[in-house]
Amino acid sequence: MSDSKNQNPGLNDLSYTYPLASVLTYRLSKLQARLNAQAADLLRRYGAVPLAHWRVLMVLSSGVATTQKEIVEVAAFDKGQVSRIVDKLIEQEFLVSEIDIDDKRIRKLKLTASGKLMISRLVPLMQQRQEHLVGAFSEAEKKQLFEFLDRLDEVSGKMSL
Amino acid sequence: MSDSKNQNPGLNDLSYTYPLASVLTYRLSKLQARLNAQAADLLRRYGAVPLAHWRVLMVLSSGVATTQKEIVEVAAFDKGQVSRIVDKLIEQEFLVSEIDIDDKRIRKLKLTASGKLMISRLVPLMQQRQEHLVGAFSEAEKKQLFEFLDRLDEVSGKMSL
DNA sequence: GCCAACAACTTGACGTGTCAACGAATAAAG
DNA sequence: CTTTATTCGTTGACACGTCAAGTTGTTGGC
Repeated sequence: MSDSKNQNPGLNDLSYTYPLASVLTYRLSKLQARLNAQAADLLRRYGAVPLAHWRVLMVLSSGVATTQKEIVEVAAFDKGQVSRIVDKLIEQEFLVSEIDIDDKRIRKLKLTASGKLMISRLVPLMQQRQEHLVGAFSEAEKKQLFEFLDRLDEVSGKMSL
Repeated sequence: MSDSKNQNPGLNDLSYTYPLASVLTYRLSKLQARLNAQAADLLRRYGAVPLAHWRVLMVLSSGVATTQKEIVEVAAFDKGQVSRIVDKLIEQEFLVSEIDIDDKRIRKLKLTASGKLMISRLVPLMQQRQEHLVGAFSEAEKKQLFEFLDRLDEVSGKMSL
């Protein structure tokens, strides 16, 4: 366990040759991947659904969306992806859909009892995980972290390209 | 334009129902996606390669890796993915490979002239983009941002699950 | 030398994410 | 009322990312 095998060999090597921002996007990628992998793992272990399906279920269970369009708007998911995920969730009977009477293009979505049960079992675990994550930050730090993210959103939005 | 009351309907709505960390992973996802999309876009516009291919090329051009194994170690990419990407880069003649004399399992990788040319054309653009990104942060802020990312890495590594 | 363990790479399968083309239903314009 | 535009959703295509099983080559114990 010498210094030749520290915890982040790649990052350090890359920082010699790339400017900071490159390391930034690289680090965000890896961090993101790790967080997603862990969440997905938790979901898999407890016999639930893939991560993306879970996210759709959470949006639905929060009540802020009852149609695919609303899910897409609220959570900024891709509508094609949502369409396929909803199909699968219906197949697995976590959801039911019903064509809207006034507008036959629209599917009204509703959680089934089994969908709600699965959610209620998993939410505590997910919350625990989340608290573990943010627990590493003080209130002031959280605030600043989110301010940084806001700024990155903004700057990346204004990229000339 | 949305008829919602503010500029970030999804984030705010979700924050009513989810703890902060959930918003964190969600925000990281979206930010990451956006940054990747922009980089990919830049690469596409200038007639180059997909983003993941670009990353492999950058690692190779930096000289810190000359085999697939090294790319995987240095950049923490998946070895399967690297294998396929290298195949395509060779097909496109951005790379050549040569079986190592001492160990026939190993492919020594080398950029071709056309590979180097493409990289040299694109690097300035990518750097410009990157400077635009980090330009939004002071030195002290950059330091703190990376400290936050370190901490998230660490905490996510220690997740009990 | 022989065989088992390991290492570098390959391949297949699946999930995730984005984009664009499309069909069906509705709304708007004439 | 008919044509046109728009909207909700579906589908196909492709890139990305991860995991696990499989191939081929090397190495180390016997």
